Amino acid sequence: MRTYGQFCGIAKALDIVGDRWTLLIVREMLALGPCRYSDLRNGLPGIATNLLASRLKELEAADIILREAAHPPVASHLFVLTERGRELEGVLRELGRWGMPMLEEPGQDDVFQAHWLAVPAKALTDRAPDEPPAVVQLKAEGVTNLVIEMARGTIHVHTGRVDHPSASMAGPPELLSSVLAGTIALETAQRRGLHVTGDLSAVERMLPLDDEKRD
Amino acid sequence: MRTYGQFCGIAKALDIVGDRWTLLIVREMLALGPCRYSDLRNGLPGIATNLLASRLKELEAADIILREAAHPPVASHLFVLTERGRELEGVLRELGRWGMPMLEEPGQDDVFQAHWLAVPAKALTDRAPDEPPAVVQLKAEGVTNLVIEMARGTIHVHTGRVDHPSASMAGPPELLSSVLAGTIALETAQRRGLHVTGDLSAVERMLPLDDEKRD
DNA sequence: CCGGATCCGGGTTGATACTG
DNA sequence: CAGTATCAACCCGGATCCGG
Repeated sequence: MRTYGQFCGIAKALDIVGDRWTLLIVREMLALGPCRYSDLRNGLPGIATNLLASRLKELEAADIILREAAHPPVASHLFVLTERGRELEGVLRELGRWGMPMLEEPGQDDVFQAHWLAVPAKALTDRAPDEPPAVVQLKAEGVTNLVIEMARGTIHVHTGRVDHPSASMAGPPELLSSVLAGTIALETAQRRGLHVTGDLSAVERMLPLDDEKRD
Repeated sequence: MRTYGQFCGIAKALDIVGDRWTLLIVREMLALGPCRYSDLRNGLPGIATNLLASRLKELEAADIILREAAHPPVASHLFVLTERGRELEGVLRELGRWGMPMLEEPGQDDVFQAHWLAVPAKALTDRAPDEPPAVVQLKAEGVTNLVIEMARGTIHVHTGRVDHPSASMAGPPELLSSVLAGTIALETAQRRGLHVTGDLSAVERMLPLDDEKRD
């Protein structure tokens, strides 16, 4: 492994997670939870299979992920983040926040997958722990849907759909991204084509407060 | 430029700053302020000069730095971070925090430079805005010294030495790093060989609070 | 189909030398 | 001082193949 050879926390971190694709692999596992090899490959369009295999080995050696025998019915094994791996969420949150301004326009030939919204969404906190649990369904055009669940002050995210959500948001990726990141207000997004149905207060409860929006 | 082609803030950020050396160049400019080409090269031991030149061009194109004509007396020109560049501080802070546990042992052949402590130090806040300004001098073994100035609630860091600091800390890099990051308590560090002289309260005023130490 | 391993062409990096 | 030029080595991406 190539290192910078500097006695500096930033350099040490980049020694481990600074290689191409590495942080995106961690993003996948933060967004999806335990992943099969092919889940990862699907979430990382363009990665070479040998690179994915080699990165997974390096991440395992660095104690960021581990390989877990899957429960009998289905797959052979799963890749899971360790505690040390989950601690990278702060890095990814800051990177995502910094990169958000570049998502304002729809993106020419970019691929979009709904679960990538999970990282900004997980950075949120449900500030109304006393309110009853609520579920918001996200539908981006042409991709898997996303479910955001709030209960007891925390937020949990997963892909898929749910039968009776408290509220639903549907629209183009850039509007969903910007709203979840707090870059634009909900009303603005609605005016630009975001469709919100159901309990509006459940959605508002989920969005960043003003002082969480740095950009 | 090679991009991931994903409509995702994290991927967009990595498209720009994910290349090898790029974030370390930003670290240098955050720590040192405006830099000459050779300041950067000195702070990045091991970088190839052509790589440095090419990264600087890319950073300039991405509006992260700009090239500024220097004031008459000395250099030809300086590299300065733009606002957009300074906004990367959050990313570097999180990376440094995550990498800190790897600095616990002195590091075999690693190079150390005092100004690398500036990034963790800048992440601090002076929580005693009403107290008089204070200056802490840092002396790591065998390298340039560092000055941390507190006044009116904020902290400012630069290299060099000052004549009459409020307090002084001297010792091996790993102790200084850990203390500034809040990984170990000041007393522990003193017991392990950190020398603190002068006004102890000035030093304590500068260290992370318990709830700022995540690790 | 899943989870890779192998091979190959081309782009990127790094070391050194050299120049205005 | 601030780079450019050159070149070898390595890394990356794409395709192919292979054992469960």
